[in-house]
Amino acid sequence: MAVTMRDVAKAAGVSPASVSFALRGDPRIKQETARHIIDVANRMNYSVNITAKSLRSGRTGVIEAAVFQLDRPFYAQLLAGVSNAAFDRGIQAVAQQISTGKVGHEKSILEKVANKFCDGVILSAGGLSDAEIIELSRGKPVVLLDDQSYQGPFDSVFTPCENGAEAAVTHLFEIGCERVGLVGTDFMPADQACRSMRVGDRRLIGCHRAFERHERTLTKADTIQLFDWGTDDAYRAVSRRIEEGDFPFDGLFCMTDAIAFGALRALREHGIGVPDDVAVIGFDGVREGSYSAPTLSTIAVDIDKLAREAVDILCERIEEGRCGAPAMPKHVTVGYEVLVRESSNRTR
Amino acid sequence: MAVTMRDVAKAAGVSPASVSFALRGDPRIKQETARHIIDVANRMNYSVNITAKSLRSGRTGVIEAAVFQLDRPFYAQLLAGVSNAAFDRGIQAVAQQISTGKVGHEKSILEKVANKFCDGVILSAGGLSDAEIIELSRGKPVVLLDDQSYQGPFDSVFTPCENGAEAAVTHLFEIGCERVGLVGTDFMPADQACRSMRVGDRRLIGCHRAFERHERTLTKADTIQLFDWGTDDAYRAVSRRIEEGDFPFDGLFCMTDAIAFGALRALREHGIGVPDDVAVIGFDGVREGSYSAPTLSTIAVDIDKLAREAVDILCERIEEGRCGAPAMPKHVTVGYEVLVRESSNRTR
DNA sequence: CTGAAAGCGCTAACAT
DNA sequence: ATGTTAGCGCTTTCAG
Repeated sequence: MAVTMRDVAKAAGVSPASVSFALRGDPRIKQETARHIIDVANRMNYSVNITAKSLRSGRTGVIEAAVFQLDRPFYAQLLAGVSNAAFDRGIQAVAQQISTGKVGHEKSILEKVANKFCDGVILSAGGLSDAEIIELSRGKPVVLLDDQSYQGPFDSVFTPCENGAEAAVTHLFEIGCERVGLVGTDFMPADQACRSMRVGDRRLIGCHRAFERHERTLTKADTIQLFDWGTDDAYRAVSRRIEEGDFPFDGLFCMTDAIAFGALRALREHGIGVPDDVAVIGFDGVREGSYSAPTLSTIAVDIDKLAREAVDILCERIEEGRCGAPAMPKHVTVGYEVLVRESSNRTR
Repeated sequence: MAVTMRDVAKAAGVSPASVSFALRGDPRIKQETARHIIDVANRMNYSVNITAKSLRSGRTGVIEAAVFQLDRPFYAQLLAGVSNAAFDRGIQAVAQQISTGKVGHEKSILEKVANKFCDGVILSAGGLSDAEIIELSRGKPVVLLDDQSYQGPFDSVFTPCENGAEAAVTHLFEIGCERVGLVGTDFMPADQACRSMRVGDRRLIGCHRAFERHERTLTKADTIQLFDWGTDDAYRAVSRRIEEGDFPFDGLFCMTDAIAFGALRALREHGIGVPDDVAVIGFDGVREGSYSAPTLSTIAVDIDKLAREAVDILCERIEEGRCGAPAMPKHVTVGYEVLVRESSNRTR
């Protein structure tokens, strides 16, 4: 068995309480005694049992970031950002994958840990409803990433969906694209999209705006739907469209960079030149975009800021000792930058 | 405050112990009563306090995988594998990043969580010494990934460094490369390399073997050193060599796929054709390799198997109630496959 | 300035 | 078949 505080107390000839105080630098213990206690503790290789500590104090000092897939670049980079932000605040962050590939497992996997051994959760909620989130979060603060019920009851951080998408499509028009295709969103009319708050739909709204401003109408024919937002899925979907001869586009806005990588490959395999035949722009700004061939133009969202904001808000709520949904939920949207690289670099 | 077991017991008119048993399906409780208790618990939205449970039982049901960077594809994919493997065994896995970009923080960050709120750790140890690992792991089982003290005192899983590297270089020779360069390893003579067990050195050993078998001698001039194994670093290093006119290679074996992506970009930007001028092969088999342009040949290691083995061994040790280094450490090396894609696809 | 003691919520002997 | 009870290791009043 590991060495406990009692052991240290005994060895140092003091009470467990004094050890506790000494170890955390409480001024109630005389400098000298504290020094001695710390010494003994070190010699004995003591370290506190975080489990016991948490049971008593109600805090673990750990926050968790839960996302669908650890191995998607955007999430991976976000998680790295969360880790760093947490580290800077002196707390621990761990990441958890909530999808197992099999559907319907999100809840079961979340249920077990998310709200128990950590003080709060940053959650990329995907398909969960408000009610489910409330139930899952049972009393612990939650910050959502791109919450589907925009301006809903939870604290959330958002990617700049509407504006970013608008900027992306505008960019394509500005470099001379006549026929812009959208990869990764289900078509719906602007007014209907405005009522949804799913990420894809919000990006679609931005596209609608850009189309309008350039006096065009966005129709279903301008979109390529995807099942999930994986690179494979995008590759297959774009390939299929090309092969079916249903690919009239000279510009492509992909809802994520991961999608764009799949599209790029499909284009390349079918001998379609990028950016000359088709200009491509993605969304996210993952690092991989500067290593693709051609390098990927993108709406680079400030992933680090996104992470920092999420951690900041979460820590604030934890301090407050929040339970349940906050009275005044915060909603933060981070900035973006139109990063023009090779995939859309063409002189008009 | 959250609802406790006591509350449920009171509401159900039984004792806390019965609730505990009922909830975990212990046969000691009559079917009917158990049913009722579970019902009440659900209605009250009860869920066990994992902290208290762990304090009592000494187990948390959580394992942790700690790696340097969450946002490197190889690690990301490994972590996803660990999550899935853990899920299949009914336990939780969380991932932790142990590097913050700043050096020397690995230990401090590990110290705080790794061995406390989880039952065991899968650790990509990097620069930690045996002694440090022992100290950090204080009593909890650890499984190392590519342990630097090969065949050392810890359970470990290994990537097939020597054989994989040998296969990679052999492949390059077989497609007709005359001058094979190695990116990402510090040169040392074969005998010296054999004494080191760092990943880079072990892969170098494989290279030595391949060179020998093809009656060539591997020298320092055949290697391109890197600071870390990042894509950026590789990009810069390869670019520099090309610009300095010190690039006589017609084949490149990159120690990781991430390195290869950087090399590919450097080559491309300098107008060097792949695979015709220079054939390139990486190591790892990350998914991104099938989306690069050209697609990346690689030594595809069985990442999923790696993850599963690590989880299996760890869980076994946890079952055993292991403390400290195991008496008979297990060392598992997973298989690989030479995946020939465009970057080395040339007809002799 | 330090020690004694009461729990945090749960589990598992031991009693009933 | 169920209830009682004694802790797990720590923090934190409250006494001394």
